[in-house]
Amino acid sequence: MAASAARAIVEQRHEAGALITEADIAATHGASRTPAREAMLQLESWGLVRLIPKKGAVVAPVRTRERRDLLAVRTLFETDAVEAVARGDADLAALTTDLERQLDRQRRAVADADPLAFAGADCAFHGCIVRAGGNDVVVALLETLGPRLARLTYDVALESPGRLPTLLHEHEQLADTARAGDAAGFAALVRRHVAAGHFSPAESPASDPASDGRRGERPAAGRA
Amino acid sequence: MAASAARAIVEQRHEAGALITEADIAATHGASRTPAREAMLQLESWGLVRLIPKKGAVVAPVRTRERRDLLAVRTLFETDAVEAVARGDADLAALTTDLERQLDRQRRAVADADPLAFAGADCAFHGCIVRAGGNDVVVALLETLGPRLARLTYDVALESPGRLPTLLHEHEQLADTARAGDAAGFAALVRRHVAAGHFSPAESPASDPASDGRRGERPAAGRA
DNA sequence: CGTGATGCATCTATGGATGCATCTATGCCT
DNA sequence: AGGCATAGATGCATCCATAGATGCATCACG
Repeated sequence: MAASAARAIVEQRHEAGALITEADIAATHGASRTPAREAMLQLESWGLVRLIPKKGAVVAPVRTRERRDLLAVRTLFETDAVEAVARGDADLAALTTDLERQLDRQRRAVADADPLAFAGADCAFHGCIVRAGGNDVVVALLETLGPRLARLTYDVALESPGRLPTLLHEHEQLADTARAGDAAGFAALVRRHVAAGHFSPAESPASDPASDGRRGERPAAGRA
Repeated sequence: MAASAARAIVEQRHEAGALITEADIAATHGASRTPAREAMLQLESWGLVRLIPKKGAVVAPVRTRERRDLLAVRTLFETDAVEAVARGDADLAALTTDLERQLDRQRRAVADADPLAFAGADCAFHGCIVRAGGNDVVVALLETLGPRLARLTYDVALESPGRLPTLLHEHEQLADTARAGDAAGFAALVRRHVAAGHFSPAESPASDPASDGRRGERPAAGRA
């Protein structure tokens, strides 16, 4: 139920700032308010909505600051995982087959021009790499970020479907570097991948209406 | 309410494997089952209990595998934050005063031989460093791990109170290195700090009764 | 006389409490 | 030993109280 409500937000069936009520969720699922309430709490823990006491849940806008931070975290996790691969602390065979499966999903999604499928495969792809690091806590943390990351990827896939083949190509390179355990090369690639995919000059953060106007004290987190 | 129940687990007022029921929490707080239910969900999201359908919540044991993973994540976050400090992307003055405040708390806790206070200050100390990285998502993730990390630290403080002065000294060194933005030095120190504090040879993982018997395929995650 | 502010009524949505059904485990009886 | 009954606990639905917001009517003032 929470997952279904999350999908509704990820797929932008609610616009940012919209108010969602327990009754809404309960009604669309034909259930009562108690499970709906649980779902709302989940949505908030996933960072998809902000709960306002006695008022409801507003779907959180995607701020460029948050986008930067989210992707920096994923990059951090991935890079750490590839370092584990480099140390030989990973099941290379499993990683290889998993990556290939997700690349196949992406190829199909590109062929079908299905941005939602691509976004799902993208998340799973990066999840594979993180999973190779073998740290269950990291994997669990990434899963809690999953819906938010899916939202970002879905946004990109929706707004610039022409970029999907490029993303796919970058993913293929990432997969090769990850399998090779080339941590430094992977870090450089993934940083370029993120910058090109989510922070292209075409949509400069300064002109992004969803941008938060907070002090620009701190540039991007993540490796130098 | 959830926080109070979490404290009860962190402070080991429930032993691992014990069954907690909604009615228990409701009764100890003089509330009804609805908020108690919420608290149970929080406890599960914090990884302190495992929810068993139609049965109750059992307080999760601390497995050495989980301990390793948790501390690896904290180390990863801290090291990344110190790299941000090295890049100059941090408010050094705030970091300095925050660290000093937490070190003071620790000194008082050592003087008072108060392991609980020390554990709290320890978590806050490491939290300061992570916060300096300026990534709000990382800070939020660390907060969700807070109770679990507090449990680990509290365990150490309880079982080896004689180690507290050593931990304090290591924290002072860590603070200096972090302020200096010496990422490599910090990484080395924090790794030794974690190994000495949580994986001392005195309590070898192999002989730890709480150890999980899973395949030892993958050594520690975290930097090589 | 018109305009804006203020106070009240109402309405909505949450937050909490409780009743009922279901499911599990345990203990007793045969 | 095996099956049945019972007790306990969750899971869900419904009900009650309350807080915040909104809209309207009224009143004060220019």
